[in-house]
Amino acid sequence: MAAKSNRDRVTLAQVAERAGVSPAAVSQVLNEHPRARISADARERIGRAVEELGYRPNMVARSLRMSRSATFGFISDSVTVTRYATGILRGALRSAEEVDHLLLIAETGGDPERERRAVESLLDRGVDGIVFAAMKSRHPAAYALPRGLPHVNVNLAHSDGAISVLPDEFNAGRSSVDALVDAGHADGIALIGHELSPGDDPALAITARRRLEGIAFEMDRRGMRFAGEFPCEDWEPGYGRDAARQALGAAGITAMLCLNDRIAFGAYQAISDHGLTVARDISIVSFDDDEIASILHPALTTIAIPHERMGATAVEVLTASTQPAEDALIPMTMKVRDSIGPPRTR
Amino acid sequence: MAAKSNRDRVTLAQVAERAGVSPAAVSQVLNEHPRARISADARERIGRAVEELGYRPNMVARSLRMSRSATFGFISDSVTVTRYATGILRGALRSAEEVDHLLLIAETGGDPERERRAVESLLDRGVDGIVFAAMKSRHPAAYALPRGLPHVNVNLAHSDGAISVLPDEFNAGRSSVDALVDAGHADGIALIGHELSPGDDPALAITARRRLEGIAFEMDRRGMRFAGEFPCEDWEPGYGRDAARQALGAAGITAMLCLNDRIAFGAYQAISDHGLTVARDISIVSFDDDEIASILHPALTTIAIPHERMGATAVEVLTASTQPAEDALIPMTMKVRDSIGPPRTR
DNA sequence: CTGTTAGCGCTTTCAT
DNA sequence: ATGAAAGCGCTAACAG
Repeated sequence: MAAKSNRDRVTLAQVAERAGVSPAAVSQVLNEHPRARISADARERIGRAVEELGYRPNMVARSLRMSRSATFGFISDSVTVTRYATGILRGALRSAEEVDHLLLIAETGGDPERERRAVESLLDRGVDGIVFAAMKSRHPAAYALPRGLPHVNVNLAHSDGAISVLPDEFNAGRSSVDALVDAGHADGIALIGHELSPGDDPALAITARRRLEGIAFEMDRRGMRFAGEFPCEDWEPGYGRDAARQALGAAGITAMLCLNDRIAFGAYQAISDHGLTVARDISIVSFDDDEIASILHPALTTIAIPHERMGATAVEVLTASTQPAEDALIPMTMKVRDSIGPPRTR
Repeated sequence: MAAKSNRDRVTLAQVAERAGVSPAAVSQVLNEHPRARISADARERIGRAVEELGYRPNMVARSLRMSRSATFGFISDSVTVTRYATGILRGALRSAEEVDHLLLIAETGGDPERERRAVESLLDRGVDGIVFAAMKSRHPAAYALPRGLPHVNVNLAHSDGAISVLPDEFNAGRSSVDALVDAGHADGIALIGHELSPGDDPALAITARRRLEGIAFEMDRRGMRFAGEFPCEDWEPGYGRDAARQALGAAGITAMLCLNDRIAFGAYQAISDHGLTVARDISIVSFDDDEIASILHPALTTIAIPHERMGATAVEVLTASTQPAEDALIPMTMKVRDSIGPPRTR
């Protein structure tokens, strides 16, 4: 199916010649230059020549001339390549497509040296802006970015000169409590994954911290206390299972507020191990809307991280004529499924 | 942390001036031009000037001049953005980094029109080659690619002029049978997901087809037959659960050969529903090494799709001076975990 | 052995 | 109202 080789790509000059006008005129028309007065007749001929020749502007030449590449850079520690947060990339891609931009991507694995090289590589290629995305919200490294180059952080605490796009974890935390309380749960709720008070745990991402703060705020506002707090060394199923097993040992537990879906998955196992049933015996609410959430039985009610919206918003920030002054907080929405029921005391 | 603006990026001419040589000389040295005789002294001065000025070549200008952009295009229907196969992207990224290339990515969602636009966009930006990746192995659309532009398909049946990188599903199929037989299973094996004979089911991706062919081949070679074949409308947990439930109704089932991990996940549920235990009562082997495989209990033995190797290989094909004549078959490796035990008749 | 020249394809003054 | 000319930053061919 090969078409013409790269060498004989149709050039603007050829279009001009065919239309019987100067290259400049063609350029004007193609770019809809405001203060360009080209006769309707000439426009007509140019349009036809473009059509007939199948002309496409050479973006490389245009980039060189205009210092704009119609390309954004997307750098992440591992977002791109981890199953977890590909939604960020998807959203960014979609949003970029809307403004006819492509994404030039690079992975750093969190290594500052690779990060530096990635930034340089993007700069060398004249990107119009850079999205810095991270799996875990840490503070970004200090890059030597050119003045005036739009950039934005996703899932990263904001650095000077750049705003961040973050999920609204605080309100999500509040909602998780609401969901359980609305179903009738009160003094039988166990918190699985971490102690309520985040303390100064350095391993805790900023988003996780805010999640806990929202939970604490809402519990406090209602004058409630958890029946127990069961931390997990890591927020993975194995640890979740252990923590949930302990919780089941405590008296009067009617619900578990799990700090993420992987923990919740472990909790399902522990509940099943005890011969109990999720929702009927123990209600569960969780965070992330991980892929497993919808295939569990019963399906897990969880508060989704709006990855796609975050990615889209990030690119929109790059595109915006004026950078917003504040971080963008993207609302998290509850995926109501079947893991919450009324409390039942055993 | 802002450095110099884009406008006053150091240029090769400035380096030349500082080193007291011509721009051409600098270019020669930087590109290690073979037939360039530059005095050691001049080289020394150039090197220092580059260092002191922090010069970085402008890739856009270089691209325009050389028609090489140090960039590959990566187009997929949804590989990039689906949790499933991000490994392909990761591998491609890693492999590209090794040859100092970046990836320009685009998603098509399988829409031929978006696909066409994506190709054009990449061509406009002068990519040095294109990877076409797909979630499901179908036949690729016929693109009008410039003669001589390297391109390669991943997970797609090969088209004329392009080779494909595919997982070696046939041998994986054979191995799955081996694994069960090695554990002692013989006439109590149920096939879950599809009938053994693929027929001309158009919904069946080429990879799935080969998987079945490998299974059939090995069964045949051993003179074995399945105790039952239980197709699934879709290879998802819900259908897998139903199919496995039916299989459990049949007499003498000791093992299930599930055609992917999501089906296997459903099978776990069905087995649990029947009050049975995976491995002890029913052995399971499966394909894909989906994320859930390792967090199931017991952990699922499955044959992994080598996504990362596939992506890396694809870029290597692009990089290679001469395109191989044949499709690249990437071996699939068995992740031996805990879902297979000796047969136990109930 | 080194420096000068031309030009990749495009856009943007500036003359006409 | 239109076209000619300059130049973005670089490299490949030449001339010195």
